[in-house]
This record gives sequence, C-alpha cells and structure tokens, in this order.
Amino acid sequence: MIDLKYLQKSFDEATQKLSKKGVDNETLENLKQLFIGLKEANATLEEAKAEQNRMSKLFGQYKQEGKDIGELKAKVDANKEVIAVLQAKANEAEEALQNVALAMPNLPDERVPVGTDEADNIELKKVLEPRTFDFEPLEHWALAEKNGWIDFERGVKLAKSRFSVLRGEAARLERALINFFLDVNREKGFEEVCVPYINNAAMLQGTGQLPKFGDDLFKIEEEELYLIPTAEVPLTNLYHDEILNENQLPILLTAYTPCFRKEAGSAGRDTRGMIRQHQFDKVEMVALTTPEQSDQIFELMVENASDILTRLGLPHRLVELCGGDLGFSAACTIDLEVWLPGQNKYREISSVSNTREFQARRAKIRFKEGKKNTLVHTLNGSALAVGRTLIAIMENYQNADGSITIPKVLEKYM
RNA sequence: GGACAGUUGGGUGAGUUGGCUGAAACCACAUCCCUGCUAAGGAUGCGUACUCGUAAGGGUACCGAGAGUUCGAAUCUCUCACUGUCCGCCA
Repeated sequence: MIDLKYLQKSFDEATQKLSKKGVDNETLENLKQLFIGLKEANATLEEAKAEQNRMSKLFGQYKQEGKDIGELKAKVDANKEVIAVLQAKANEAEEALQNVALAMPNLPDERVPVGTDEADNIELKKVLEPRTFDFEPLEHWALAEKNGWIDFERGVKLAKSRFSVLRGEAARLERALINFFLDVNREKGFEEVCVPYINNAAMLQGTGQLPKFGDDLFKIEEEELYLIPTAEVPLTNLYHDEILNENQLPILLTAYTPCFRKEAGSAGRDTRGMIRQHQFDKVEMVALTTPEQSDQIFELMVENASDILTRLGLPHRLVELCGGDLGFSAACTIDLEVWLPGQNKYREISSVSNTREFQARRAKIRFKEGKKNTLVHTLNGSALAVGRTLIAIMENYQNADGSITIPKVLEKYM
C-alpha cells in the first residue's frame, strides 16, 4: 500500500510518479479526499468517545458517593446515540478508503523509464553469445516430442489445458535444476525454507495479489485459502505482522515451490508448449532489508539469477522494466530473459523486484530502529523459473539429431 | 470427525464477585550507576496502531476475531477461528 500521509503531503510528486504506472490524477485526488475524510470522521468520533469515557467514570463515582445519576444517565444515553451515528460514518469512510487504497499500485522509483509496455523496456546488458547452429534449431515442444520428455496430452487429461507431464530424463532434469538452484542460492547466503503451498487471504493481501488480482488465483472452495502463485507470498509473509530486530536484517530466504496461476487474461498466449502453465516449479529468493540495504540486495539478487544462467551456459539479457510494464507491487524490476534459439527470441525466465515498503505496509513487517518501528523493504526474484530453464536447456543444448546434451554443471545432479 | 481445556504485551504469566488494569510480577532488552573480575548488585525506561501538538504532553482503539448485554467489559452472553490433550483416522 502506498503511504497515504505522503500522498496528502506531496500530492503533486505522487501524481507525477504514479502517472508512470498509468494512474490518473482523478483517482489519486479521490484517494486523497477519502483519506482526509476518514481523518475528520475519526476526529469527531474520538472526541465524542472521550466525552463518553469521562462521563462513564463520573457515573461510577456518583454511584459510590450515592449521588443522583438520573441527569447524567440521560446525557450519557444521548451521547451514545451520537456515537453510533459517528461510528457508522467513520466505518463507511474507512471501508471506502481501503477499497481504493488497496487497489493503488506502488510508486515507481525515479530510475524507472517512462513507457506503456514491453516495447519500452530498456536492455541493460547481454550475457553470453548465443551459439550458432549448423542446422535449423527446433522449438522445445518439437524436441520434447522427439525425446519423449513432455506429455502434453496426458497433462490435459489429468487436469485441464495448460497442464503437462514431464517424463523420464525431463523429470530428472527438473529435479536436478531445483537442487542446483537451491544450492547456488544457499552459497550466496539465502536460507533454504520449505513452506505451505496454500496460504490464507491475509497473506495474499500482504504481498498484493488480493484484493485486486483474485481472478488469477486458484481458490480452495469453501475456505479462504489459495494455492500460491509464487513462493514470494509465503516467504515474504513469513514475518507478517512482526517487529524484527535491526540486527536480524537483512533476511535472505529461498524456497522451491510449485506455483499456481489461472492465467486469466492470457487466453491465446503461448498455448503451445510449456512456457505458460497453470502449474509450474520455481525457486524463489526473497529478502527483507532495511531501507539502506535494499538497493545493494537488489543488485545481489539480479547478479545471482544472472550467475545461475551463466553457470548453465545459457545466453541471456537483463532488462529494466518501464513504468507501464511494472507489476502492481514493484517500485522497480529487472527481468532476466533467456535466449531461446527455437523461438529465436529472448523470453522472461526471472524477474527481480524491489517493492520498497509497499508490501511491508500491507503485511505489517517492521523492524526496531532505535525506539522507532520502521517498515522493512521487501524484495523478491526468481532464481529461477524451473520449467522455463528446462525449455532453455532443451533449445540451447539441442543437437542435429534432436538429442539434448545435459549442461556440465548439472551432471552431478542427474 | 468426537470429548474436554485454553487463547492476555518480545517471552513466562497475574488479573474472570464488570469501573482504581493497557494491563501486576518475573525474564529478556536499552541506558545509567556501583563493584571489580568473569560472575553478580542497584536505578530508570521498555506494547501496537491511528490521531492532536513545534515540543512537553494529550486523545481514541486494541487482552484470538466478530457481534451482544451495560453508563462502563480482558472480565458476562453468543458465533467463529486457532492451539493443546485424549479418542478415531491417516502419509
């Protein structure tokens, strides 16, 4: 959630920043008014309550002293009705504010380029030269069929479209990648954790998936529980509503989890192959830091994801997302895109974001800074998306006969 | 799933004949003092959120969540959630 006090105080600056994300002035003006309205409503309500408390105290005194309480009771009863009305107004104001505030995206950082979509993102650098083929490289689904690695039909039979089954070497490679990723992350100082794949609504609101993006989540019927769309949710919310000690920070976490997404709004995109699935494996990094540490940790996370790709010998590039392509919670994001020779283009394989205090405010994660409680910064990034890495290996390591070479670093994991 | 018990501040844990308790005590933590030597003694401070105020200092709310009774509830009533123990079931 954005800082409403900041919005009120520095309204012009906030509108200018949020215009990068396509939020118009009117929406922000409305939010500001709702905030001011709530404060006013609360002020009058609290005044009435204070009066009520004073009279209640007197009430007890009078009774003890045996004084007549008839007049006081009349006053108190009258005030009670006033409070009920004011309370209703305040509740209404609160709800109206929350509805708008929780749907407001994070402020982008200064350095985020202006732009509306993918096309306006800025390439920062390329790592590793794509190899040249002396034959026409195939796309991963063709390779999958040749090698019997992915069973798309049976995946659909078991569940529905956008589900698939990995078989034999592919299944082993998937597992090898998970272990490899976790090991590298652990080397870099991330604590490995194993978390629930089902989280409750409060957690999803904490990281920003709810209330606005519930359509993209698989919900458990009859319960306020959801399959996680990313390990970012349980990892970040591990410290939901907690106050940490400054010396605990930074907290670096990594976890392997499957991820579940409805992919609402992606109808028709990447329908062929395994790029976009309802269920996919991912190893995620999450960091909780002080505001001072977060830029440095952000770099660490980007470099780590890039390092993993380099160790796998996968050509990739780093892309700074423009305002329009930035996620809801992110203040800045660098995507890592891996080269897919079969598709002849770079495709997203990791996304590292700094949400600053946006999620921390929602999830109430603070740390003691002297006597003060300060919101932490939360960061998240994939290291890496496992299925897409598998695809990248298939396409980059394919041979003329359709066979696939296993990258050296993975040999000991197979 | 059945039976009983519980849910208080960072921790342990008082408080359940409704007002003097936002909450004792102890521990932990912070600052200071004493002492001198590795183990202790003393003082003070120490929940969260919002809000008013330059500040000092006020106000409101919160004792699992929600609703109710009452002038007034951590304390009474109801609903729900969670935890523990026993039983059943099970990887």
